[in-house]
Amino acid sequence: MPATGQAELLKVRQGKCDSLRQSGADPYPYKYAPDHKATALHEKYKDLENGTETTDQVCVAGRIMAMRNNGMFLDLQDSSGKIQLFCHKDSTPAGELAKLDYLDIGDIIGGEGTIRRTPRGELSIRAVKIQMLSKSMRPLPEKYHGLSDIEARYRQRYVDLIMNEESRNTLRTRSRIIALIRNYMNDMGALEVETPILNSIMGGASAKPFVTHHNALDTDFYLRVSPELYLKRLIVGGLADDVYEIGRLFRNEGISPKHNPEFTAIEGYHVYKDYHDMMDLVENLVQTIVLDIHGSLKIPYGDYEIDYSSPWKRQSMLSLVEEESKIDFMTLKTADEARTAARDLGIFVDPKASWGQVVETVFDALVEPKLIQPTHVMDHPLDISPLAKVHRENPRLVERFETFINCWEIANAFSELNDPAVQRERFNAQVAARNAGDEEAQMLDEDYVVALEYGLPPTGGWGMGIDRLVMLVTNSSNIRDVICFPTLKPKKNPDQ
RNA sequence: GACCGCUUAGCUCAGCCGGUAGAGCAACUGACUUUUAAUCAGUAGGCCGUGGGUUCAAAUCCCACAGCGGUCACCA
Repeated sequence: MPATGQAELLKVRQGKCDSLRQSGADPYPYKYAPDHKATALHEKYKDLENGTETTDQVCVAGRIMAMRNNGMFLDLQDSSGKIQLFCHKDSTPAGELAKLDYLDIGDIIGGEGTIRRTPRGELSIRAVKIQMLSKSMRPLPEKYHGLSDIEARYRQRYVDLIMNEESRNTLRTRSRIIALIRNYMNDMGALEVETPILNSIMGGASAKPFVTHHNALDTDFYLRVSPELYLKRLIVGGLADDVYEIGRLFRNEGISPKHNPEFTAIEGYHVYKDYHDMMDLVENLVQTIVLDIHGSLKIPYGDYEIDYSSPWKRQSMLSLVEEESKIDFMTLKTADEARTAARDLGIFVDPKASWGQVVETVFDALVEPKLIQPTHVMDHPLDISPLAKVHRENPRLVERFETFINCWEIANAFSELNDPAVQRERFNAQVAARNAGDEEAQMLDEDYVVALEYGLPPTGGWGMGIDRLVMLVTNSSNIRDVICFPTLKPKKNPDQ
């Protein structure tokens, strides 16, 4: 079998690895004790003049990203940044210089020496000792263009992360955003909880589920599409006045730049609060995050500048629809009238669509594409919101809002429906829709109704998609950029 | 799910009016030795995504399939 180009490259590195072993060194030693990170050194010596030598001894470790002048200059990359290692025959012992023969770009090495700044201004370590910490067997992508193949970046995220600082920064910012959310919630005294991911009844959202099977119980389970019904059970139980959960949700739907089958959301529930309070909460939380990450409430996304300053626009869905369509759907009493009005606007609606579904369809078509700046869209039709409490002033509506930024829904919240009899009716309507072929209609959760019968206090609840928020804050155009390992179709012949 | 596009060396890309497969980086051999995408000389490295078809001849034209991307549909 003829060796491919890649096989030859691997063979060369294997040869160096073997030689290193024969020289008595371990290509994969157990530990190392660097005392400085690259960026800390740049900070500490930022005032060191060009051409200055010091006697300050430091020890660093990192991956070799570049070798210049036959290894005289090694660029080491650690988790903080890069630092140059300088190996010169005048100052580096011959035995150490000999080790350069075993090195390749991509190897992880440790280096000790003294700090200096070259005459041309590069902070460097004049090496007196170098040590292999992990021999790399595969060539890294080209130093200048890096790894740009989109598929390779997601399939081999580790290579993407080695090569692309932007990818590292985005995922680090994601982590920081989640920490900020957690801090915010904990600071208000909310209790973080965990509820089942394996659900025997799908509930809390309209979505198509993943199904899995438990062998010992011989039972199918749905991967949760929302933790909502469990979290409200905890409120019923009085576990805490404020509970929240940050976790993965799973929806068996299409994949797009804004949709990953598994995504991360937060949901929170707060006793004795209503949806107006939730609007304040969402607005304040998002501002806290944007301000922490950017130091400003006006930040760019794509071609726009998004202004997160208060107050965010708060307007009812019906009046937004009326502004764009010139139709006051509130005056249309039946689904039939609504469907006709939508068709007159040139908007396709399902012939079985209810009044509320028509309003929602018209909203999606005419209003949503215009909601660039943060907007709380309020007071949705009742029949598309089976878990929300009826509006205190209008029986056709519920007390619900969705927050839109950059035309994306990033939050959804309501005054929670806590009348058990009404909840049962709403569930029954969903079941009827489901039986009529609506795959995304919700299922009857009898136990949840029982929980309501024990008494759910007046409660405000909200949920927010964290991935999309991270996209907004990191100016990422694809949800995959903010997920470490986005869902990809497996390759039939995985070759690397 | 529908439509459009992409797939060539480890990486980034040329080549696509059909006529023996190219460059830069990485690698290897050597030179040089305070570089910054180091430089210079040389060497090696390819099932041109997979499978069919047209043709004397296919990386190139046609069809199917796969993966990926974009747009739309569904959704957060």
